[in-house]
Amino acid sequence: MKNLELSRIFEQIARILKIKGENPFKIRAYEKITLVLENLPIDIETIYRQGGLSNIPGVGAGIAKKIEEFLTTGKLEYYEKLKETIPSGVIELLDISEVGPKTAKLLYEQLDIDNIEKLEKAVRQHQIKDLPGMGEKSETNILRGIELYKRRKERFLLGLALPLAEEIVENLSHLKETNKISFAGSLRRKKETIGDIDILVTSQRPETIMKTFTYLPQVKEILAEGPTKSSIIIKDDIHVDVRVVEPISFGAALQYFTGSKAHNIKLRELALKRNLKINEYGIFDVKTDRRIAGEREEEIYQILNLPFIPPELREDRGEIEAAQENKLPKLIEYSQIRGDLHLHTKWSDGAHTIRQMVEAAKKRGYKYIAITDHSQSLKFAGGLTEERLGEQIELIQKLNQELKDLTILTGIEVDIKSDGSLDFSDEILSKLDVVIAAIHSGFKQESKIITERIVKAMQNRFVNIIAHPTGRLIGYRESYQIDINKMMNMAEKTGTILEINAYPERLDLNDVYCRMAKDKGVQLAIETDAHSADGLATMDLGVAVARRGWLEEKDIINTLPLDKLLKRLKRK
DNA sequence: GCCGTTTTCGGCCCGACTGTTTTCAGTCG
Repeated sequence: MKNLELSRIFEQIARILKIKGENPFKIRAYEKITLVLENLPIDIETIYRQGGLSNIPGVGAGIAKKIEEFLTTGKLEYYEKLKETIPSGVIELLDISEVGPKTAKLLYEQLDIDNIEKLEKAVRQHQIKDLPGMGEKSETNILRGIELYKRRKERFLLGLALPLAEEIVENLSHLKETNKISFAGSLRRKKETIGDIDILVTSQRPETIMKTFTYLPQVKEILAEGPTKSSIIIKDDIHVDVRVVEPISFGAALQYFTGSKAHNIKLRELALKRNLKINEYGIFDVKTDRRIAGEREEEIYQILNLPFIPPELREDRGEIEAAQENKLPKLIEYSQIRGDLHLHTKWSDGAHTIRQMVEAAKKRGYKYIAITDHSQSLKFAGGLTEERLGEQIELIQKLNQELKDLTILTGIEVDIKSDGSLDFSDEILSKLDVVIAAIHSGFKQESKIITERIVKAMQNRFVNIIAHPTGRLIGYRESYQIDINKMMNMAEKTGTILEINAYPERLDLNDVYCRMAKDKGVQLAIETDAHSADGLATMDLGVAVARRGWLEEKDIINTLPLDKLLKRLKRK
């Protein structure tokens, strides 16, 4: 799939045009197509072959031609020429906070600075403070920007940032000056990774909130402190922004700070067509400047004649258009999950016993779980031999006799070996309720081979589910070179279920692929892959991914009651 | 560069904070 590759090229074009001081709206057009391509649940080559490029929002004649050129020749002349005009190191300067396009251009033209090392040297030698618009403060700020850049890790996992945000919200919510409080931004949209934490507070006394915030024990550094908006750095170099508005503006501010930027722009354009103006304080009549609403978030959508759009959908992936036609999906709810079908225990590499996992599942109100330890060839993970698996099945049968409200299903996470064969015979697999097949080796095989492995596994009639289908680990490992289209088509054909692995580093399938699966008529299972009792709690991250992927209750098999689930699993 | 039940040309989201300014540009989200 060339979607991401093309997206990166357009992103670079936008950055170069910014430094060159091009028409900002032209730049916006390139930034828009960058996001659109990133979020497109269909292979761009497929769309091109079907002649549908012009149906993609943000693609006009100019960009369509460029996409075509890249897909047919593998190159883009416009981009190649553009790259020659600005050294790549100058573009990288934009990654330093405090340095924007104007500053980058100034530094390059006046002092011939074309990489970050040169910038640091120039600042330390006090060369930049005499440039127009620069001063002493600019020096310290740019140095801090470089420092942060060097220390910067990738974006933060949702599973890591969420508890930190909840802690700060908890701290501030105790103040008597705090009226309402919520986190917003990508965290509220439940994006898989978070750039920073945004918190919104309503209060009649913003100055008290600001003071308390900047004095929180978590604070490592204060980046900015204004009367209604402050910014700090906490551990792991995570940025936290707090914004205070009056109670009457809470809904508008929440909507505004939740974003995404692209969603908000589209919403505001929609408002302008009706002579309405939206900002973080409310929704106003353009002519009279009269305030129409803003206390509740729902009002913003209502006034535009739209149903409420859940935060997880606000990415400008067609949700506003769907809302206009009243065709928003009825998203799966966190409470609709009835069980977890991918769990490990002490029998292989898990930390807890089957009984302990049962207790954890009961606390979550589950009706069933499947025990799916590793299979024999995964020696380092204590994979079960045929004999051990037999013993486990017996134990589970015994346990089920004493259990009342919850049923344990027998299962295995069977390894798909390098040659595409499975780690157990059909005879053994046929005895189990749930067979999950997964790849744990040969990640670097070329696309054709690794795709063939998975396709072959799906054709085995005892395999119910494919675990972590793309194999990516966020921030650590790219996905395997698997042909997603082929995999999904085969899943559809064989009725194989694809997993949404809720492990914080995995979230695999991701939101975009979830939507692709739904469009192809493939069902999914949200599973934690928990290796301990605590691990069951990550289910919520998996549900968040599903919601971001527009999935509904009917798309997810572990929303089914037990009898229907067993019927669905049976393909034997 | 895109886009159109006010437009095929003339628009294109909106505001806070900072620092270097004498009223505003740059950056950020």
